[in-house]
Amino acid sequence: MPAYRPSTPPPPPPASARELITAHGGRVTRTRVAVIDVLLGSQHPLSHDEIAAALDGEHIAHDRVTLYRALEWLVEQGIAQRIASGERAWRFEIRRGGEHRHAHFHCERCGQILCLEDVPTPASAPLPPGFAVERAELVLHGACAACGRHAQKGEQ
Amino acid sequence: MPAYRPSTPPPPPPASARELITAHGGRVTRTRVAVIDVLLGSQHPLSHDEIAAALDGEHIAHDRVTLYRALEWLVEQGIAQRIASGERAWRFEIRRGGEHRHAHFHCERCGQILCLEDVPTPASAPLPPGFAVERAELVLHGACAACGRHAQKGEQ
DNA sequence: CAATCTAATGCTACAATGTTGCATCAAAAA
DNA sequence: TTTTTGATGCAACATTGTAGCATTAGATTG
Repeated sequence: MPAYRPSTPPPPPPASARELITAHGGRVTRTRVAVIDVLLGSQHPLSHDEIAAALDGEHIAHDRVTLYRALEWLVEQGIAQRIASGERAWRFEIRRGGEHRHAHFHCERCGQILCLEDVPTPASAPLPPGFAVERAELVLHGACAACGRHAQKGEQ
Repeated sequence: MPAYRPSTPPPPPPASARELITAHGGRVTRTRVAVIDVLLGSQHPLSHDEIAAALDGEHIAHDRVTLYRALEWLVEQGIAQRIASGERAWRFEIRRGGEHRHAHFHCERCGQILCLEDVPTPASAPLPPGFAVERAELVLHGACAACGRHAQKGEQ
């Protein structure tokens, strides 16, 4: 599923997995490279499970725990970010273009997540004194086009 | 922890647990009443665990599964709503004052959730054709006043 | 009030999603 | 090549939530 971006220019091409890892002082390992490649190749955030399936599809051996730890490291290093997307499992996406943070759409019928590249997450809000916002998550829940059509048919 | 509302008037007093339950055609049971009372008494969303602890504190016997089911029912009936608040567990809060939907602040140091009564969740956004938004969740992550102070001390 | 009906409970077992500990391996450095 | 230690891979465990099903008790009826 592609990201929906009605007008903005495409983001800059991301660095290679190897570059990303060494730039952060990490070791270049099979699982890390494969995970980054999978995330780079996806236009929407992926769950641990979906990433594991992608690795299986490419016949890249991997351990469940190692995969969790690779993802954890990517988030720690700021290479990827975690999204709490309505379902119980986290989803992960590569951070593209610096501090850019967009909202997400979650289809409650089919579970898909779509990046809303042109909907920014609000960076500030009236907060009590002393509170500091570091990041924001905005998730819109509803029905995607395909699921909306199905529902209409069913309701007639 | 109270909600932060710099200017708005207080919300209308909510109905009693008994009223809420019977109005939705449900049976008035010990766990349902207790859960609603706990949620009504809290100014911020509570996790299953926190609710269970509150019931324990009042020596109200309850079953783990029954508690999950009571919460599920409250959400189904629109009496309460679920929030995916950064941690792995759902949090629940009573829906006060009709369709009002506010943002939440999540302190990543101490885990607390604060209701931002005066920060509305955006209800619309530029979406692909056919997509329909039913609800939105906005969570700001960062450090609350207390945790921010601790961090400063530690950094000196 | 007693009898009835069935929603809701309270068990047990299970499922999904992560996490911890630790011996071993291999990526990078010397 | 050898050394160092970050990262892996395995087993066990923890947390959070669900499913199945016999039993209980809230509401209704007589």
